[in-house]
Amino acid sequence: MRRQEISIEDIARAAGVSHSTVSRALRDSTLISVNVRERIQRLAREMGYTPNAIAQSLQTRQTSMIGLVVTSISDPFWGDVMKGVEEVARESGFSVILSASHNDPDQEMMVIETFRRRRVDGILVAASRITGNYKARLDHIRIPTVLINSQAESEAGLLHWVSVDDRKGAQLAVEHLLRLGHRSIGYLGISSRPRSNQQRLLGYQSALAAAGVPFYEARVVITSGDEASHEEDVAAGQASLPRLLGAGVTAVFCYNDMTAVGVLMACREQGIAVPGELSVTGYDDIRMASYVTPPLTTVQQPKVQLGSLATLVMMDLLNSRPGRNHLLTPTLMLRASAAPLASG
Amino acid sequence: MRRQEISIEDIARAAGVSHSTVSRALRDSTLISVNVRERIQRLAREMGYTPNAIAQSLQTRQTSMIGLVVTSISDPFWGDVMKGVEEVARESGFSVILSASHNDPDQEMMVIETFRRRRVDGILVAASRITGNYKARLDHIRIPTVLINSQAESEAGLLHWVSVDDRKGAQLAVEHLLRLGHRSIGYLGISSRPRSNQQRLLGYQSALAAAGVPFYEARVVITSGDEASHEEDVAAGQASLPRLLGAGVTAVFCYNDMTAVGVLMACREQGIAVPGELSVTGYDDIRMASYVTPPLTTVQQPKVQLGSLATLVMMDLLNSRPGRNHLLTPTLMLRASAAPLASG
DNA sequence: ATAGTTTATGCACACGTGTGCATTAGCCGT
DNA sequence: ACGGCTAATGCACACGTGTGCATAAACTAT
Repeated sequence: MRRQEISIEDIARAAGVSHSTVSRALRDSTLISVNVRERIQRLAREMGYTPNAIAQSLQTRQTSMIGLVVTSISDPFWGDVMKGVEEVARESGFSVILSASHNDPDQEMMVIETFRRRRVDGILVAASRITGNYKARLDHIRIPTVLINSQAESEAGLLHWVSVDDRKGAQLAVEHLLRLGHRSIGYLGISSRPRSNQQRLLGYQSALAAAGVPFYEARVVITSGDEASHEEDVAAGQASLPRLLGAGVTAVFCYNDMTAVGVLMACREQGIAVPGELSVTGYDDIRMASYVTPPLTTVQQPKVQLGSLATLVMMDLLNSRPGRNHLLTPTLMLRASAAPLASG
Repeated sequence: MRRQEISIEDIARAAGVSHSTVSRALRDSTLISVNVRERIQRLAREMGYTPNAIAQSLQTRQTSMIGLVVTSISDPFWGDVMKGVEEVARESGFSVILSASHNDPDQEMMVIETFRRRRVDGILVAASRITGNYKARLDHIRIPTVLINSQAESEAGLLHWVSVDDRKGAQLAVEHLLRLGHRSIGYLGISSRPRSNQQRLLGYQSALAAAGVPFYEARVVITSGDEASHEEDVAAGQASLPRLLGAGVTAVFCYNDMTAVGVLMACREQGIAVPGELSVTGYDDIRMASYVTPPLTTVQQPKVQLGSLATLVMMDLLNSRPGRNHLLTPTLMLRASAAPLASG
């Protein structure tokens, strides 16, 4: 049953040369005469030789693999990011090992430990929840790391990040609502992603401040949770609507598209017209945002680019080029879920 | 810059023993006396030792990695499947290498070749497009393989599959439409997934036949394409509506949820009420199906289970247990997009 | 006390590949 | 013809770990 792959040793035997010669011939070394080189390459092809990447990795001390940790594999947002990562990685001759952290710092560290055991050349971490004490350990691991949509400083110089400007994104959305005439705007947040939630809240506040609109604590509703799953997000949106309406808002900025969808559903149940009676904005611009009713006005994050850029930064690091951090700018997608404030 | 991981050799030096002793001590071999064992394990912990999985793989000839090929990484359907795969793999101590085939047989073979080079223990292939000539090569590779939602016979006995019964699923949906009183039912298909499209068409036909409803070629619209992307699917749905209406259908069975969404969008543009004037069913039950308007009546495929079960079969194969093929049964999800035929 | 047995450890090889260095063969110039 | 140089190849070691076998030490039984 045990399969028996053929090795350069086998080829060497068949060609009557040493394994070193075969190794060099297959790598097209000019040390080997042209005819021998071609003969060996032909032989290798005929014998169906496939290089053993494991042995190569042991020798060269690099695996050409990068590890990717993601909070949730089935999340459409991370799906796009993963797509960007895989594309660039493959073009550069790298393979991607994938694992999920389920938004749990402990699992995240366990995954990273597995990656370390497998000697990946680099690690990409999406939405890391690494905090103080963990960061020291991560720094100690000494593997080039790029964080996606989460930032951290590095003492060792091998921690980098690529993010979308959350504060700016929230600002764009809220400014839009203000332009539409809304003055009583709610913020619907999620505590399971503390950093981005905080940033978006800041963006919300600064947009209000810039427009001279006072900030009211009552208009901010933050739902707790830990999974960071869609179900949780939708439920949060649905559950929060009453409190927002109680605060008298005419528009609501939602932490992401799924919470916005939750709001839409709750509105439909309660017969509240969107955007007639309530304007709603989402965040992320996942595909679903275009297809719900009404289509969501939302903040688009360059998701695929987030993944591909992070991987490009990783490639820089692996080729001992300096790694740059990148703060990408989000774009406002105008659709139908936000409309001018009905007069009166 | 080159990081220097510590090895069992280093521990051996520090403990004044041979590397063999360390190797055995770390694996808790009873050959090593208890106190030495504990001393070495403590030392390893203190020195921050992480076993080198590459060296282990070279020695033991197994990598504890499985390769996963998927047509599209950002597809919500495959996202769920990937989730199931990763969960079971991780619980079993395996890591997953991920790659995309973009629905292209050549790329699919290239990915598999990479997996072979990396000496993965097993390969999972989602929606394989492997045909005759390729299958011989795949068989020749001699790596345990499990196909997900695509079937193929194996001569060598290491090709297995886990699928959802497409024919049955289509039958369920069409039977439902028939029960609702519809007699003129359209079939909206996609040629980029020939096998499942064919199966669903058969299910559609047999449901009609069982109900004594004649089959009309004009009610079948099959759109071509090769990417198998969402955009393509939605566009296919939108573009096909006129032809279906021209054929006088009162209900339409769509190949998947995205084409159904395309139909919904086209209907909205043209002011056709769903389900009032046209009943629509989807297929897959991706998350979006619950959130569009109206929520889609659709055929649910057990997506996560598809991935986890395929991985369990793989684990059987890797432990030299016999691998079983599985044909899962889909479930009809009743929502609002299909309704009784309006009388008159 | 000695032979036999058990227990604990090290030696040496294997896994498959890459590469510095030595060696051999072939060639050129005087 | 002979020394020096280049070209082509093999030897031997390295990467880090696991394991069969030999060996040494300690213990048991007579």
